[in-house]
Amino acid sequence: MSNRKPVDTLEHPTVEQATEFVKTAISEHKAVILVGNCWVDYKGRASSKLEPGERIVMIKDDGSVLVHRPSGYEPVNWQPAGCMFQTSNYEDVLRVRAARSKPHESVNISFDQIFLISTMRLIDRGVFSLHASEADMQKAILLDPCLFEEGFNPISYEKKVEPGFVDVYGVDKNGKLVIVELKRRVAGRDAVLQLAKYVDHIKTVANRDLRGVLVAPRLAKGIQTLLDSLGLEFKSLDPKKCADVLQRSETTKLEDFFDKK
Amino acid sequence: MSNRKPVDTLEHPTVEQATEFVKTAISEHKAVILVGNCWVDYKGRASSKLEPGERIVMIKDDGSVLVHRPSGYEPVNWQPAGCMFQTSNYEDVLRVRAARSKPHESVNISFDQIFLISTMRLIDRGVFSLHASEADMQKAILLDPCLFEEGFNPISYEKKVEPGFVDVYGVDKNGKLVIVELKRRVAGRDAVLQLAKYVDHIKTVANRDLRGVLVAPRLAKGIQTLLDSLGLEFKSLDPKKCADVLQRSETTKLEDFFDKK
DNA sequence: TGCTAAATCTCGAAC
DNA sequence: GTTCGAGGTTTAGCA
Repeated sequence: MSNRKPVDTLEHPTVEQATEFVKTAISEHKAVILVGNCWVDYKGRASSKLEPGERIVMIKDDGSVLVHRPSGYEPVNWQPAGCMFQTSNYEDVLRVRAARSKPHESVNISFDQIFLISTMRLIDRGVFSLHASEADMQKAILLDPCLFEEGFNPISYEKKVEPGFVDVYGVDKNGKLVIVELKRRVAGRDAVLQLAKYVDHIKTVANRDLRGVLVAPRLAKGIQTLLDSLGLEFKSLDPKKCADVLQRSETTKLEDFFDKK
Repeated sequence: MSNRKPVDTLEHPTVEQATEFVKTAISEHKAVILVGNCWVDYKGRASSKLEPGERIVMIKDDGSVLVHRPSGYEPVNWQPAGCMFQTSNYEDVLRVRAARSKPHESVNISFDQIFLISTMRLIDRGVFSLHASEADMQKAILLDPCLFEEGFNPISYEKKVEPGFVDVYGVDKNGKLVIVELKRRVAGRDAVLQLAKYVDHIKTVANRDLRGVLVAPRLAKGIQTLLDSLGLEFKSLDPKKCADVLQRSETTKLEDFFDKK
């Protein structure tokens, strides 16, 4: 655990204190949380007015702004990333103006009372994967080879070959060697060329015929011809399906566990 | 300004302290802000995994949950209002599980380090109006009576009559008296009856024929027949149109100002 | 850069 | 309750 202190907080600051806090944080691209009594005006694609009340305002390090009421999933007012900010203290009211062009619009937030202000520099390099990561897709195919093809029999995965690592390889129902390249998202030219490299390499090393199959949710436009010309195949696989298989396998394992008890 | 302290904050609490804070807050339907290092799993309509990183988590008093990364307008994980919560401290990890049925889904948030926790009970009765308030619609009609009807001539607004206040009244192009009732949203039975009251009252007092017109974005289903039976009219008026007129009038005024200089 | 389609869309109103 | 449509929708993929 690190000793750095990523968060600076003031409880019940004066408007003056808060203004300085916000100004500094925005200039340093830090995130800000403000809790207090405020009112909001918006003009742009539409226009709106929010009468005074106690809310939570977040300003993120990319210049996006969110005004949250105490209830509701959605922010009542907001501004997407890339805003220009003007922060001022006029007659004991903290005013933050977040504006952007394209489209031309701005949000004005005015605080006359601040319960909490916190500024922070957060470090977040964590990968977010929806449905399933590429690793999960691999796991799912190993767990249930039918996801790939009926009669498929996986031999190995992450196998080191000269140009890199082959995601999955095995033999099909006819005993033919299969090289599988996985992609979590739409497979483009790069994915095809990567697979081609592996197939070419293994063909020369193993000196036998084999299939190269690209597996992804779908193929990018115009890539099918490239694939055809290289003698490679494509098979569609939905990451959601993989996630389902993994979940089912966890459940099954759990059931096994309870059965054994 | 009140003396109540709506916000309780701990900086760099232990996981144990934070767990108690969260449990109490949720049971009391208070809002919570958590800042720290966390990872998140979601399963439901889809499934997702978020690897560890420093984020801001908001739990609102209606049981909605938002996980925000330091960048980006949208939450990376969330749960709409009405969740059931399970909060626990297991091996020095604060775990918050927010689940709902219909659809059946849950978000698991795990913190191993907490920079800031804040619980709060916020009071927010402020009205939010998109485009224009009822007062704005009134102002817009007075400014540009054509919004209501060609040849309309407003005489007064917020005029006190026995049952209450008439939003706008004036004379039409034929010299006939017009009573206008404004609604910012879909006009229902109540709006019609309110208008009817005013019309009836003024008919008896003024002893002359007049028109009663309901003005709103649109009429609720099945209300037209009621309106007809009472001899009243409906005119559609979009709050957005009113907002445009008001904005244009401000611009015009500004131009006048600069012209005069 | 602008357009089109999907989203754990959310949210509200009508049936 | 379910379905349908709008939203300051946003966001990602393609031309």
